[in-house]
Amino acid sequence: MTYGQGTVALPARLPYFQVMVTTAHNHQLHEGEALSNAAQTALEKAGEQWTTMRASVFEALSQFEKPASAYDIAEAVSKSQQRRVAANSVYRILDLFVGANVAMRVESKNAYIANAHPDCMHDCIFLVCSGCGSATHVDDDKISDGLRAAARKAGFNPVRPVMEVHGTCADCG
Amino acid sequence: MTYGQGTVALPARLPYFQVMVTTAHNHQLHEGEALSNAAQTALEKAGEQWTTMRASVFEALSQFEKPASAYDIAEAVSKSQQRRVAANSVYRILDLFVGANVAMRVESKNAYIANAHPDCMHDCIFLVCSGCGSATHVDDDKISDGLRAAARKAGFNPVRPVMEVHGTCADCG
DNA sequence: GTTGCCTTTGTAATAAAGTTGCGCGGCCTT
DNA sequence: AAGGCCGCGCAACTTTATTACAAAGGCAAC
Repeated sequence: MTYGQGTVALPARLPYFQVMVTTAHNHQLHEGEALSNAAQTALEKAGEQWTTMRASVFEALSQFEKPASAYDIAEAVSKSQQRRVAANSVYRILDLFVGANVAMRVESKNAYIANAHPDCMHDCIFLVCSGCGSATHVDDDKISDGLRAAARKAGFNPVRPVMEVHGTCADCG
Repeated sequence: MTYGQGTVALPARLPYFQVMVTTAHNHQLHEGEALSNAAQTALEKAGEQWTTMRASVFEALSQFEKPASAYDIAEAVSKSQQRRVAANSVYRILDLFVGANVAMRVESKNAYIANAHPDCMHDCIFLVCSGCGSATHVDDDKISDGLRAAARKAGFNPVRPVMEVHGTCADCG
């Protein structure tokens, strides 16, 4: 099934994502329906199905402007579907999303955000504001490469760097 | 009261901590009783008391070879004290420890480890092994500085970088 | 020395985050 | 039509974290 048919409503106000790229190269940036389409493509490329439920979860996730917990999403989807959606279903789907680079987990907040450029693989950096709770996504391959290199230097085989900076954003500063 | 009087037993086998320093400078490394003493000094320098309870929590924490959850510690202290010690007491003390650089939190594991060099302030890096669950502590000021700089470049005021690398250690590789 | 204050810990309840096992129903294949 | 796989529902449960308030102990002023 394709996104947009039947049950899944489009957002009234489009969600936005702040993305800054310090290493020079272009990302395909997505928002709104285009973002969902990109997510669908990415998920299917990973050999997974884009179901109504998954579309709803992604839709809910992408509407949050701050990292959302699985329970936040369960609640949002429950509301939009007029029925109770259990957290564990959401967890399953979020795990899938994270695996397919369609969503990312902010470890220090136990929360998730949609990936605005699922087509492009990066070790991502989150700037987590303690004032407003937002998490800005930044990429910097030089830093992530350095971190991986430091790990290898210590005899460690790096798989997934977690880089999150706690502090205050420009608005809350 | 001073640590070592009366109720708090010293470990039979001393705990160890793997610490690697890639940026060239020396740390004062501590283990066993010396570690506890260093922790006490650091905590008191932060204007906090070194109580029996806090000594016990630090003692328990430092005996774990992997990051320990607050509940792990509560259990260990309960055992060593022959009475039930509630998790929230442990949380309170761990928060204190983290604030005084006496312990550190591994965000992606919801767990804590003792800091083997509380006297020296660093943004720390954890190499978290998915095989054995251990977390090796590494320091690299170049990387953390880079991360802070990247945050500032994005208009963000960095306070605490979180750097954790998931992968496999030399033994589990 | 007893009164009052401040800090620390205890107790209990509750919230938030994450997991497990099992079963149903749809859909594809044979 | 039968068998198998996948996605999801449902319920129960575990683990992690927080809150509010009471009790206990040390220290200082009176």
